[in-house]
Amino acid sequence: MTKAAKCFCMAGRKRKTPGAVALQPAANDDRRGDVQDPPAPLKSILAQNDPDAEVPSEIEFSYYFKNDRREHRLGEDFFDQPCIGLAKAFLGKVLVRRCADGTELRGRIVETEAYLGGEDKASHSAGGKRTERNTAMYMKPGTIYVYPIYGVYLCTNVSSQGEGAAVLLRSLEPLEGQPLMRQLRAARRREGARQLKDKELCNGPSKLCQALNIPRCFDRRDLASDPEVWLEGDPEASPLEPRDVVSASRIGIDSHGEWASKPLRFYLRGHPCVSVVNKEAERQTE
DNA sequence: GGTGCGATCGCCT
DNA sequence: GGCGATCGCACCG
Repeated sequence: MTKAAKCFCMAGRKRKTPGAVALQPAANDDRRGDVQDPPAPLKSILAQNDPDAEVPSEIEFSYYFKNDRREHRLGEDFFDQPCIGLAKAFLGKVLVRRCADGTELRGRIVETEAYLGGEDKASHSAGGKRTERNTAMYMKPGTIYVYPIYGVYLCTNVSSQGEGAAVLLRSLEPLEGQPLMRQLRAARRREGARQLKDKELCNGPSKLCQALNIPRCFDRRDLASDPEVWLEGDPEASPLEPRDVVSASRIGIDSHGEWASKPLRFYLRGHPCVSVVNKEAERQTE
């Protein structure tokens, strides 16, 4: 793990917010009991989110610290920047999902991709194409674009400056609400499957949608003002240096010619939650 | 650890 | 009618 990645994980421990558990094997071992129960359907998981019910300690702490953290919510000015800049600026920021009963799930963004629209042939908005599905890409910066893929999964983007430009959120480091994230992920896996490690909860664009319970109907919501999903800065995170950020080719767009190889994916060097490591790109930007 | 493959359905042509 | 900004699992070393 690089200095920067270490720094992020350490920051979680130092702050002593129990939700920000560092990605330690020991922490995972402590939670082995969680998966003994068969995966419950989504509905019943959400029904378990009852304010009167017994809640994991980290969620209680989430309530305790909630007001402090709210001050760090990022407003519309933050999102109003060019696509590539926004994709890099997202790294280290914290995505928050507030569930119906007030429990909050938090994850630090560690991997993004820029989709520029217009000339970018890999973008859903390539050539200025506008459809019912991709409307959110043309809405004001900070608007969420949630779309289904492969029939069974969802991906979340955030619109930026530029016609049809948006940033795909690819991976998060789970900071708070891991037990609920694990339940939400387990609901889609086969019964008896092994327990997911913390670093596996949100290390992919569709995994993070599942783990944070982001549904299709969140499409076109405004990250700057929505009461159920927003972005926070982390005041204790060290500023990123250029070498902390790896620029690599995007994932899963091989059929788009020259645009497939452009370095429009950005991730935190050495971070364990990155979905696909590109060693060649890391060598080039060392 | 890495690689290969099948599932599955909404969206667009 | 074809394809996809993915994922989980089996298999191999």
